[in-house]
Amino acid sequence: MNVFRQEALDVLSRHTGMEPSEIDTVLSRPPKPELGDFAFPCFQLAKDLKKAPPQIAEELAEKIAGELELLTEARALGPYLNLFVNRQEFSRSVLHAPGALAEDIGKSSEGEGRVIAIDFSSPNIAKPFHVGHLRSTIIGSTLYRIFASLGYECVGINHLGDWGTQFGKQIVALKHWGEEKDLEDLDALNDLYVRYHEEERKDPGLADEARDWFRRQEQGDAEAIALWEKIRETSLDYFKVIYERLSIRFDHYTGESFFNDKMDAIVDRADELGLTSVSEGALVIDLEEHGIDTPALLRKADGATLYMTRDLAAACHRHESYKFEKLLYVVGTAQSLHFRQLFKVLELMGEAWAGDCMHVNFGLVQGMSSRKGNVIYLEELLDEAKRRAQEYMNANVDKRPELEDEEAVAEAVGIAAIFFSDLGKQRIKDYNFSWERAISFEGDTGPYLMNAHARIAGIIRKCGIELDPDADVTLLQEQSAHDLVSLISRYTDALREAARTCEPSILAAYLLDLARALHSGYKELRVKGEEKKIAAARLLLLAVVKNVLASGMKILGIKPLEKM
RNA sequence: GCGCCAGUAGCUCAGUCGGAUAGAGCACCGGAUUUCUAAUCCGGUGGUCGGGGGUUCAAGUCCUCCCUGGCGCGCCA
Repeated sequence: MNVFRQEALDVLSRHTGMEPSEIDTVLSRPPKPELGDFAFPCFQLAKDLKKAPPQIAEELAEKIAGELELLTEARALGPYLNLFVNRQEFSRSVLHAPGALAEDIGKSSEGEGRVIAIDFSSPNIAKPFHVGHLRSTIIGSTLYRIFASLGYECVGINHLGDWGTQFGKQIVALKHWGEEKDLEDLDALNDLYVRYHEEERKDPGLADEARDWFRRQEQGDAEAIALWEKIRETSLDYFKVIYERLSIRFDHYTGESFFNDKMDAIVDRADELGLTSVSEGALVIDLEEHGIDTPALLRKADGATLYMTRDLAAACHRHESYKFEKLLYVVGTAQSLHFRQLFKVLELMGEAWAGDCMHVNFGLVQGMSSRKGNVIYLEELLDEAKRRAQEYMNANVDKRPELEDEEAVAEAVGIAAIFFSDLGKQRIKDYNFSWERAISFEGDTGPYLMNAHARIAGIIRKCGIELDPDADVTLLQEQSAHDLVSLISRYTDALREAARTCEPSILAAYLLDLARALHSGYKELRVKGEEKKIAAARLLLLAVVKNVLASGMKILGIKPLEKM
């Protein structure tokens, strides 16, 4: 779109006296594609010229008409001057662009040499993965792939909750009600943890016992460490199976425990800077004069460290190790106070990069209790999604091609549905979990995208002609074809905007638009049996659409299948 | 109580740096398949954009007050 937009900026600049950069900020897109490719609102000029906007639009349209090359028409529509690109040239520039059929379509190098560190997923050890942990995992891994597609070097960090008072509780539960073999059984460990909380209500003394175990653990007590290691290993094995199923990988599994020996140094530095004080026996940093009325706690009264201490050490370590341009924390919005404190303390400690840290927050998932009142485990959700996908496939067995591996397709469709239901809305929104909504296959869903992709794959297989990258695409006349070309040209913009705002839903919405445009134009843009040159042009268009869909879907964590 | 966030169609959500008649999906009603995947498409019903006030040529969007909901507010993470 660049050269076309540039011409619009130039020609408008010549006739309005406005700077091209100024025009760039107001030049938008008409609400409907058939109204043109660029829209120039004439309101601002109306003020200076003391003329009615529609009149200005008319006059500009006349003046500009003779000077267009890549643009083909300037049409006044009320207070707007709408510009139309030359569709032949436009189609050529988009569909014959180098890389239009390459796997890395949409990629850019603007992030080259710049590092984005992303802390995501970060589940707590010794607890099963439930639906509530899914959002950070899905959003974080998607942001990773979005930034990577723009050329950034990404560092994915799983900051496992593998250190803290909860291990004291876990060990207390094990000592009182468990046995040796429970150490290798995550379900047993979870039951023990649940039981601990029940018992603690009856006997608050257990909490002291738990704190003491964690204190021992921090001091390197052999028994405490041995138990902790075993529990950690059991959990990690389990998590890795889940991540494998979701095709998610991390560059580092540096959990909280990794920073155990780096904690004293951080606390000492804060001390030396005179930031700390003792309050009710605990070591704190008062932040009241910085607009945060809750102090940050660095040490409990018994000397043990807290979440804050470990996050401070982690942030500094990450900065040294990765030299990041941005450090993203993909963590629920419930923890925003913690991150405000964390970033403020880093700033007070003189870390100039504190401003490069960002809490990429997301809303709460509510109502994930099953009928029994237990949380829904991720495996349960994935299995149910797969089961429903299989059911759907069985019901439509006569309307789809034969598949080599039905089960793999059902699995991919199920995961696509789940991922998309999360990525399709702004991350800030809270939502109530519902099976219906989380696993839906029709309309604005992951499977809808998959279907668009698979339909094009079907055309390529069956249309009877070979794909020609040099096909004469100036023959594409239909509005639907132009809509698709226009959407293709905006793919990188969508990635860029999604990265700028750390908002995967922007990419999801873009892909829905593309898939919808494909489905709408599907009948009109028939390939098989059409006149040879027309067929070749359409096939190339569809192949590029498929390529963009595949690229974007992979970024969202959705498998682009050839058949479904 | 204080702080942060959210409120758009019956439901779930879009809505670009303030700009054209506020758009999708689900649900509901009516259509479309001798032809490349009907997990699809086309049409219809459905809106005081939570409420009041303000700024502006122009407000769903910005400011302000209020209402409702969610979350958070020292030794959990």
